[in-house]
Amino acid sequence: MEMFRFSKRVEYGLMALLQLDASADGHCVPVKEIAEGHGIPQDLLGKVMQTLSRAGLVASTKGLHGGYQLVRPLEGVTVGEVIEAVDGPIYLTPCCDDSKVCRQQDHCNIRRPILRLQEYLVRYIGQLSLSEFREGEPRPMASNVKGQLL
Amino acid sequence: MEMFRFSKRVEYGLMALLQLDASADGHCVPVKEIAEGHGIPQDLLGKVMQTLSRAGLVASTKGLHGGYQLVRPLEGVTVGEVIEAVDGPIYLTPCCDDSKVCRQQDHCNIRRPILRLQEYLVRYIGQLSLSEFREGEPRPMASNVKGQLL
DNA sequence: TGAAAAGAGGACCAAAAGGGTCTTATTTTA
DNA sequence: TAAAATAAGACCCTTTTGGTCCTCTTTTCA
Repeated sequence: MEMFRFSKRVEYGLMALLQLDASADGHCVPVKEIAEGHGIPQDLLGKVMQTLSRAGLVASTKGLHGGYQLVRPLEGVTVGEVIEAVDGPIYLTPCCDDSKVCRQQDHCNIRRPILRLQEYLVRYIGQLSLSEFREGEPRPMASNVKGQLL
Repeated sequence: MEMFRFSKRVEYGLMALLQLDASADGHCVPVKEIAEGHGIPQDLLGKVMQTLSRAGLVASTKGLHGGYQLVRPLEGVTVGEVIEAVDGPIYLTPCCDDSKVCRQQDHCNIRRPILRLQEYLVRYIGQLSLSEFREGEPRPMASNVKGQLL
């Protein structure tokens, strides 16, 4: 019942990035502020931010008056990037990960088409800019998906 | 790490439907045959088939020489239908389900755009016919998605 | 008529994943 | 030197998932 769900970590990551974008006077925002402002458990958000930092989506400053800043403008960040950074690569099914083996092995009649569907989805969210998540964006989305996808 | 994954039940359901389509001389195929032919645990596939049956995607015949048959031709069955039948409705995030409440409530800056993304995805897989999963289908997919989706 | 084969369905279980907390260390500034 | 941050690892609890088992009913056929 729970598949095709954003994990809390992805949710929190997206919320934080949007927040950093909104309060983007240049200086950095501490985790505490974001967490309290959005009702997110602080420690958990901390973990997510660390991950985003390692992925290069965000820069951290330690010490008093430290916090996080956006590295690139939001237009250059995609939903796919965030998901992959936080939760790792997307595999619709274990056998889409070549390192794994599944019980079905050869006699699997769905591997190929599922792989194609996965490629499509990954490409879609990999082109979906986070800037389209900004408040006030009227009715865009998919606007920056160029050409025929499949 | 496991989000955006097909559940095993969905996998098994898709495999079974494809199998029913392939061995579609009209008479029905017992769970045992499908399960053994694809290395799927029989009992579990049984449950999935019951679900598909209740959803009207498949018809069951009890008794000796019983089994399951396709009700409609595969062109009329979508990936989305199968997923929803087996795993229930798709919610990218709990707050997309209006009956739930999330900790973020009002001060949530991603609910709207995620809802739009969800609508897009649901519409996409809701138009993706299972017939495109058939073996030998050359390079279709998305071919039956009509017009601009978003 | 009774055994075999099939679906229906409930109870149950073990492993994994997910969400969250706690603690400690390090860095930086006032 | 105290306070406020990030960094990071160790845990822990709950839910979900995948899977098994058992019983019951239906149907066919020898």
